[in-house]
Amino acid sequence: MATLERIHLTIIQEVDRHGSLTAAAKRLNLTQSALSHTVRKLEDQLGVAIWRREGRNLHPTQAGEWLLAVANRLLPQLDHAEERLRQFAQGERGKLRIGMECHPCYQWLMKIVAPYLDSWPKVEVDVRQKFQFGGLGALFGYEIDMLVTPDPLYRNGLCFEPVFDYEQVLVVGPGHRLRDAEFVEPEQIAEETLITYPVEIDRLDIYTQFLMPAGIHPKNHKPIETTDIMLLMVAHGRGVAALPRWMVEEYGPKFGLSPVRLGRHGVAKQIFLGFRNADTDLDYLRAFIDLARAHRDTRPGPA
Amino acid sequence: MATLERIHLTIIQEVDRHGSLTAAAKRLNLTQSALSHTVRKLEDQLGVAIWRREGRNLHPTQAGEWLLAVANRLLPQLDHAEERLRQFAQGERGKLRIGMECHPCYQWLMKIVAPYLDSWPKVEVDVRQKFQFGGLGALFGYEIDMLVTPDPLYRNGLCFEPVFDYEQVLVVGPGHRLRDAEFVEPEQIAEETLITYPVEIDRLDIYTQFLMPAGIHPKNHKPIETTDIMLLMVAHGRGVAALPRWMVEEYGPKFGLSPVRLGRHGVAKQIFLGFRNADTDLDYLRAFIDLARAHRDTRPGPA
DNA sequence: ATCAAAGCATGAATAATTTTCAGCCACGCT
DNA sequence: AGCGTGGCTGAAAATTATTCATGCTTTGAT
Repeated sequence: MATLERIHLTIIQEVDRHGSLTAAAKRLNLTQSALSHTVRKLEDQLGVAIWRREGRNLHPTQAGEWLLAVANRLLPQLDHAEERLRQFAQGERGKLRIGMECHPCYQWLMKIVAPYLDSWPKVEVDVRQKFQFGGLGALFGYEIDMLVTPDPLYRNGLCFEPVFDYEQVLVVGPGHRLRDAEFVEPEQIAEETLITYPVEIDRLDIYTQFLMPAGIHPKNHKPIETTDIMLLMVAHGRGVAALPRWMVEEYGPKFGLSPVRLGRHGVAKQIFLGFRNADTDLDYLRAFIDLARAHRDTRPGPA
Repeated sequence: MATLERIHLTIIQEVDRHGSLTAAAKRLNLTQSALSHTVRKLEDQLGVAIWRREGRNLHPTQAGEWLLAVANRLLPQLDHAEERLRQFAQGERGKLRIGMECHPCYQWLMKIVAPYLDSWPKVEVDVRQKFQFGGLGALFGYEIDMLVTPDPLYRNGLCFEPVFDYEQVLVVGPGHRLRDAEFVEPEQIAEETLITYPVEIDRLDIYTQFLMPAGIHPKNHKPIETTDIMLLMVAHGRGVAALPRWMVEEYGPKFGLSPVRLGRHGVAKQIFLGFRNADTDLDYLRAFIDLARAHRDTRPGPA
């Protein structure tokens, strides 16, 4: 009855990765013949071909593609479950897999992780940034255990804790004309080159909360991956960027950068830690949240 | 290296369900001895006890609890994957698992499913209503393939299609004092018994969009599971309810019910079909959405 | 207190399965 | 045509899973 085993998923994944049964066999420390037998048996039992044999290559059939997707989804979960059990065995606490959906939060995260590693020496911490189905999907799919995000989603088995508030400001370089302005109006950005992280526009607060309501577009838009380079570009007059105020205050002096309020009332932001309800009683996860919250209470900003 | 197999998860699940190795063995058509050996080997390999042996009973350890959670999460996915493959084999198209997060939509759904079953005879349709992690979690976790919901969530690997708009109205019985009112104010509900589906208050539109903004609470609040009983209660003067206008128009005559607008401008609602981006090119899924959309275009309401 | 029943563990024997070995065939390149 | 690569197959070998027979401990009834 139940015929689809872990090994089958593994084989499918490895064949896809390496392109041939022979190569997959090598990776799995088996002979090509063993795989051939196993695969044939599986295909017989399921009644479906997983690959079309064309000459000496294998091409996944529709069923094969589907199985590959299943394998890619389930195998990591099995691996993680095993790893977690081994950690249980060694009295270790486990691994905290943190997902980031918020580029500039990285600096903040470092400030929390450092003391956390000290107080929980037996917990591993892993930080990930790319998710096929977005941060929420990763949380639901047990790819990560905690999500740092500006977009909380209540109900549905997830919890979100606000962990810090900050103001999103415009960053300008040393000689910039807006340098000493009390605040900027959207119109004043129309002639600027705007540097942002390379994500969709509707995830950039400066667009959604500032430029789009006013119907303004910057003259130019440059996506940059890393914060350091972004700051460098701004410092050298290549454009302006929108970043948290605390970050400008921290790096500003070194680069000669200045923060300018976005609009008369500024753009307020909040960052949340999200996690599964089911994990609420994991002490080491709870401890991380507490640490984050404590950090929030001691200082106004995370810098 | 990889030691955690499907059979292990199955055993853990069955032992939990039936309370003993012996009973689990019977279910799995194995001897108690076989399970005992298998389990011992697994525990040895993992280095963790899965159960504490107390007298003649087994109690799951912390590791056991965790494994059980893994099993309950992953086994259904494996089962479904297998089933899907068998369907591939027989030239069937698959199963469309629809999740409902919207009680009154059930009637609407029936109207779409009926013609769908005709045009896709080889597709099975399954409708589910309870989800441990909410509808979104079920969608992300591959428990369902499509979600009928009033709360869409854009980005993150999911798509939402609006499929119909309707007006949420107050339903009152034959002799009710509000029966012929043009609309009701929140204050007028303060002396009523309000009948709703048994979900959290912040998921009930009449609260979030009507009563709560005005700070009003009904005199009484009765949760009822089924729409039929709800309508019956209203018809017999046991209270009032909030339902889609089209539903009142359909069942109203039979029970002598009347719709009354909620507030001067009414409460507008929209229902969405959600699905995974990854499934966009599944023809039979696409067809369902098209059918739903076509239905929307032909008539103003879904009745 | 004793006894029968229920439940798990164990070792040896057996059954089933997986893997390898050795040989073959087909393809594509030169 | 010849060679290297990759996959298939059947039979043999190796490994693993399962059973059988049995023992031990707890539980609950008498």
